[in-house]
Amino acid sequence: MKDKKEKMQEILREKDIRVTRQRESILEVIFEAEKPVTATYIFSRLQESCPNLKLSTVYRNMNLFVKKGLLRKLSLDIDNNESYFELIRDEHHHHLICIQCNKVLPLDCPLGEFEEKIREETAYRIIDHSVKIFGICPHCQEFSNT
Amino acid sequence: MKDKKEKMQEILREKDIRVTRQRESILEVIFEAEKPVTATYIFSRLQESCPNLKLSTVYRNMNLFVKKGLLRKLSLDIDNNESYFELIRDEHHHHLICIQCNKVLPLDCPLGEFEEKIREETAYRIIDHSVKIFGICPHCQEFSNT
DNA sequence: AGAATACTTGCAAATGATTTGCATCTTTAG
DNA sequence: CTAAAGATGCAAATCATTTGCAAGTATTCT
Repeated sequence: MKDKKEKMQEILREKDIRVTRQRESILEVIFEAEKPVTATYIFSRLQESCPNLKLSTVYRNMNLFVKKGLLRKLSLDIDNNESYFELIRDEHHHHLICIQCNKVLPLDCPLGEFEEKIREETAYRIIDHSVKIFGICPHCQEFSNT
Repeated sequence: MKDKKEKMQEILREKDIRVTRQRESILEVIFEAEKPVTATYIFSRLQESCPNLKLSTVYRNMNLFVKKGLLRKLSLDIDNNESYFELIRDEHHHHLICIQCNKVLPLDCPLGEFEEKIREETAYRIIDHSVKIFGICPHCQEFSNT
């Protein structure tokens, strides 16, 4: 029976990333969150258990994890423009963002043949795309009168 | 026969924005650019003609113009994450972004009934959305071997 | 296991985009 | 033409993110 720590180590090794205490913890937070997270979110979750951890270490590892294909970096255009990171494990999807509480839900990709059409029309080599929908979630609708 | 300056003044007045020398100039740059621009882009274009202009003034006015419905703020997820601003004058559209030279082309909206579908499924009140396609433009494809 | 090497981290300071406080100037309304 | 409201220049602050460097830790080699 494997504990979380071991599972995190396994994942790191699979991606050719050296195993360190801080990487295990960071990854654990990301897995537990089940939603895109910011560097400061991770940092604050680890204040108690890793009081020595620095925010710069979190950032360095976010960048590493992105480079190694473990995470995807998102700009959700919320508030202050902080970057969000999410695990690359699910199929391709997009995001529905509550502009009041910042909750994020996954959305199926609505683009279909659109990319192909654009490629034909513009001769661009298409690399990627993003679709974001901004709204107000049912919970926030209840508690506001805007 | 109206010159540019008068036209800019007219636009500002229409939107209930006080007319100042720096606002006229800023707006002129935005109109001439015919593409989304950054604050620093505007600033550098005006170095010679308005040597006294401060970047903070540009930013303050970008925010004002957005609030007054003259501009729309975009994050194109290019490079350093600088914000872009574009005129609100055309119909609803999206962006095709060259990740090498940062050129931006407008795209028709491919979403159709999608928003409505999401609204029904999630009970979110939908406010807005954005679609970005990232690629490499024909010109950049020629001059790179990636 | 122990040493050598390579990579990570803590820490502090730098960076880059954007904002803000404040005194001074300019625009607009009366 | 003057007062009141608002805008600007200027410098400093802020916020997210990055970086240099010395000390610490993981991996490799023996």
